[in-house]
Amino acid sequence: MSTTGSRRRDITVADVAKAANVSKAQAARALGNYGAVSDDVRERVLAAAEELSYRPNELARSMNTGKSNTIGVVVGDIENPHFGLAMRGITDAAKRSGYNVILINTDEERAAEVEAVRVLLDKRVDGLIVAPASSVESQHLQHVQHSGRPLVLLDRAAHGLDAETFAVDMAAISFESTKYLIEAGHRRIAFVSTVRTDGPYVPGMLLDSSQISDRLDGIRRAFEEKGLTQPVDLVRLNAGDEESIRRVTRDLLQGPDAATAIIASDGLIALSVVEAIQESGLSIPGDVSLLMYDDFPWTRLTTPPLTVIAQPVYDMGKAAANALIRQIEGRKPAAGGPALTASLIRRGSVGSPKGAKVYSPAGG
Amino acid sequence: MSTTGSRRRDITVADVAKAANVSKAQAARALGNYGAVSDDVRERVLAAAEELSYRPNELARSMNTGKSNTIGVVVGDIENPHFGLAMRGITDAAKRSGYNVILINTDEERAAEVEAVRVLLDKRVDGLIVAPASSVESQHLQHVQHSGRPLVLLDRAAHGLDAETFAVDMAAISFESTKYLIEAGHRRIAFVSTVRTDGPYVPGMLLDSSQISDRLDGIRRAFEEKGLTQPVDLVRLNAGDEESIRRVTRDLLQGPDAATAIIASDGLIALSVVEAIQESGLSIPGDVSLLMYDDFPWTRLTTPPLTVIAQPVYDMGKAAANALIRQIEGRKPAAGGPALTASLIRRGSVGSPKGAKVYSPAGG
DNA sequence: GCTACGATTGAGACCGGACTCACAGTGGGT
DNA sequence: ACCCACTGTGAGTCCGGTCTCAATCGTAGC
Repeated sequence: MSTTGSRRRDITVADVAKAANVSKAQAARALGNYGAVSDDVRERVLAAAEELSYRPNELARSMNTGKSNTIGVVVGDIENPHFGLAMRGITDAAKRSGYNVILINTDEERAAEVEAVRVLLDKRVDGLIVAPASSVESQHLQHVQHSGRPLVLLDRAAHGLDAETFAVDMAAISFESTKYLIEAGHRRIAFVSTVRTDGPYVPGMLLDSSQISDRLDGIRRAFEEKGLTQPVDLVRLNAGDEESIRRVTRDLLQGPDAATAIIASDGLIALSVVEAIQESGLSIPGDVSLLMYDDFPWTRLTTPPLTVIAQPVYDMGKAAANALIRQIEGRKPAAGGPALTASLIRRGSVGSPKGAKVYSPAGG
Repeated sequence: MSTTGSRRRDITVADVAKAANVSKAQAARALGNYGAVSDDVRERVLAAAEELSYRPNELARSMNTGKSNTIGVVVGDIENPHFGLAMRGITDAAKRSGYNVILINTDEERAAEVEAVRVLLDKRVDGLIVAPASSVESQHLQHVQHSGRPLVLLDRAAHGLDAETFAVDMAAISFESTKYLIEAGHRRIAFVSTVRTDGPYVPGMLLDSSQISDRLDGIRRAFEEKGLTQPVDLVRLNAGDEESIRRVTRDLLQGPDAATAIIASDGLIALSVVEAIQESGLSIPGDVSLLMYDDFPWTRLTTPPLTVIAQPVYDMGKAAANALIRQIEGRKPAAGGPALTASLIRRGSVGSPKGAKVYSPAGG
């Protein structure tokens, strides 16, 4: 069973070399499987390594190969199933290519993201996958590119940054699903998101999240196509915590101009919106229709099952990791991987507003 | 503004030293903030570092300090919200203490876990947090301890391994909640889990997951305390994918001896169980009662809301990371952190079986 | 029998920091 | 004026691998 017990110092090539009675260089060659080594030496070295249970120090190896076989991933919050799934896609792809993954959460705070990127760069990761908290301020990401290390964006784009981006096409699906709501008779369509802004929503305002911008854009275009105008008073951003989402929801449902449909920007929001609706004694879709982003399994279980926008999140993560690794290894970018398109899954949470007429081209 | 454009080679202390006109040693001291350095030198060095936008190579630093400030986390599947939440606890705690986290999924396969541990050890992580796929075979974990690196277990225990373990006390809550079901009149209580076994369940059989063992143990003791015997024919393991869970569920609900209550071992299982119940045209809790592990937010949204066993998963992750870091830094283990106890949250999915009498001590 | 070329081999440089050690300069104590 | 403690400083080693380079060896070719 060889030596037992905890040892303080790790076994190194030098130790193995000594045990096998060869030079350090030869031992390294035999262990690293490079250069010319005679069968005799190779056997002795491998035997000695086995005996001493030698394990290479990847840190040292990385030091002079300049490759750490590690990629850094920066996301808002791994607890969010959306990122959990993307992360799974990333780690699966990374593992297949022999890479490890260091994960850092930012809570969608730019300062944390800047710091995260700095730390990962200092750790000499081979590349970075970032879901940028802000699509607007991206000096720190430009800095990554300056440093010469590959960078790939996940889930959101960043303006003025020439980086491969893997995000689901939001404008198209938002356009399509808003049309769906309008055709069901809805005019008062609300949109609730956690994205932070300085003031209330104004059309065309610059948002931190390209995703949300695209979604709002899609909504607006859908209204326009129908010859209508989007009710911008129903766009509610800054819905941070559960309580504020419930408050916003109650507010949206009040008065003569109440919303008849609500689009929840993600699963967490939908959760609180549904609860607020139930507490108000209203029913879905009888009194209000609901549409949410992300097709989580549990959306099939609610009463009614929720109509959702399914996003290929796992594939997105996987594609991002593969693209990054391709860049790292200097191979040419793959000819357009899978298009990341979302799809509307019609279940039971969208109906026609009370006393609504069917779609009328000039309606209002 | 300094130099622009991508550079191939990173700036090193030597470069900074040259630019500041001091020796490498002095530059290193000024940058590393150790040893004696005159104000004059410090200023020149820091200015030069700034100018060249010098960043330390953490790899090199790790090499001769022997510390990587990185911990390795090995879990079954980060896509599972249970681990997602635990992971968040871990990363939060790690970040606070200045550690980074490398994540590896195993899909609950031992071979993958062995490999994961090996890789992390090679990467010289400062410590490991592992949710062992098997509580029985743990040579690879003993090997970690042999290597002298701290190891902490998450979510499950491992027999014959002297490692700090952070897992929720399952035996107690399982006992308590089974009593709750029995007192509601249930006798035919089923338990569905994905844990893999070679054959059908036999009381006392060795399971890979200490968690599941503990839960079954709690169930058995609850029955015994009531002077009853647990219906072991209703314990269904190996419920891997959605389809097999539905099949098992349909089977459990058939015949004169059908189950009147089902305990789902996790959220994924509950999902398919509920769907199978609904498809069978049965209602919860009218026809069958349901109890599931983990209090995910969406369990409040189903009809009826689900009665669940809430586990402090975030705290578990956080405590595990903190304990690991404490070990890494050689500090004495904290005097018993938060007790990780689960609690039964009674919502609407548990009722009395049809035509059931209330609890009768000798009943059957 | 002699040369040439490929296979082997060992010494040592190197990656980029941290740290040891010897030595110079300074000021206090006496 | 003399010794000593202490701050500053630079040369150089070390961590644990990879890799270059020159030397050695064996033998195939002539």
